[in-house]
Amino acid sequence: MRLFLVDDHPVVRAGLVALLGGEPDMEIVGEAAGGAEALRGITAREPDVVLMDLQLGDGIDGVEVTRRIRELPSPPQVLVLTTYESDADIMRAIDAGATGYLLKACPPDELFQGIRAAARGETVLSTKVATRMMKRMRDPGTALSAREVEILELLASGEGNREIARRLFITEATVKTHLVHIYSKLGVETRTAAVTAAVERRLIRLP
Amino acid sequence: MRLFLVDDHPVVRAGLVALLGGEPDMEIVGEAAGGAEALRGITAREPDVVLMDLQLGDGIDGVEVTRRIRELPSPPQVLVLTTYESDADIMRAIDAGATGYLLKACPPDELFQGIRAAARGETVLSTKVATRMMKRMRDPGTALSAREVEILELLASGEGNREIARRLFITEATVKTHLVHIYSKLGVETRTAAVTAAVERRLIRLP
DNA sequence: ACGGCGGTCAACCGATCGGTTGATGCGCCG
DNA sequence: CGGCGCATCAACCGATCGGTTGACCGCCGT
Repeated sequence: MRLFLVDDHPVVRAGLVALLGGEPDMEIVGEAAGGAEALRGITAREPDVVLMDLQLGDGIDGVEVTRRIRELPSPPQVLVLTTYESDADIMRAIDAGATGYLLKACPPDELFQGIRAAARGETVLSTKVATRMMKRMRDPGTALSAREVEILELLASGEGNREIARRLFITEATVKTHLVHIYSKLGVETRTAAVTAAVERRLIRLP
Repeated sequence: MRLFLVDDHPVVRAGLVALLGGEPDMEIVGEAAGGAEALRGITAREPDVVLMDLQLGDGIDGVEVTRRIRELPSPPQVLVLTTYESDADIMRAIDAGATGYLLKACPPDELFQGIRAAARGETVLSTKVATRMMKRMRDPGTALSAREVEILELLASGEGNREIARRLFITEATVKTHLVHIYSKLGVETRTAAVTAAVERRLIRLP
């Protein structure tokens, strides 16, 4: 089984090399610290499974790299292995074509089995991740509308309600209505808390 | 040289074991995933250097663990090895008694040399971290005081002025005074904008 | 066709925030 | 020693925000 590692932390890459080197059925055929390097290496080495971190340091992030990998002819399986477990991260990764989503905090055995499952094309999720997905399914009320995300982005740049209204060509009253909905969906009570909650859930991105 | 690892990611611990195992002068005498486990292990094994992550998953964080380690009789050197590089993280770690601050994204050689330097009691900083500190020194006009950063962190969690005051055992009036200074230093006009500005400048980090 | 949902708007009120002025005490440094 | 920066507190005011209620319209799916 040919593996390719994408992670911007040399320590983590070395760790995976050491861990996976002990498994006789696995062979690491390449590594990359960034997105562009990963795409070059993967087209050249044609691995079976790519272990992908989402935070890559350089501009392009792991989700985008995953999407481009899956657009290659006869693409490898992409197994996300990262620290974070926000709804938005998971959904975006799956949407981009990831075969699975594991956390770095998971026990090594779960990692080994996950890689083998991913190589067979099976979807594999960390138990914590699976739990979160289930909760989300059961409560679809927490999904923000596109308009609400638009409001959140202006909120995050520190604009007042008046300015947000002006930029979106709506009235201040409408902005406040949206805000009430956003607070309710995010489970917060103030605009500032809404911004941090949205950033944590990767609903929006700070520039 | 006796080393002790504290990191909640099994993958990272395995990576460090593999990396450092190749260095003849280094020996890993113990590991821990959480704070309490770390304190027990360190008192038992008496390492020379502790490699400490700041995010430990369980309640107690790496800064607090570092502080308690340094309060032990004849304490080991604590070298922080983490993903983040915010001013607040760095300052709090140093203040807690850390000997140095390295990033997981640093090249392995820098890690090896850093550990040897830490064992000799020398202060060691990643180049990125050192650069940030220098910039901070050169432009003290925009440097926030420790108290102001403290306010910012509560601000970022969405607390109102009253709650911030209560938590810091000061009055609301004082909080507002700090906020005016913070706005001025960050060049913003609202609390929400202050949070995003602080996050962008890595003065604080969202949880 | 009807209901549900998302988006829009209005008017209102209390609570909070932003900003000002002015003041005190503390530690540090030239 | 005399400043200077930092932290602390007070009182005040207008502006803004948070929250409510109620309403209208258009789209979509059963």
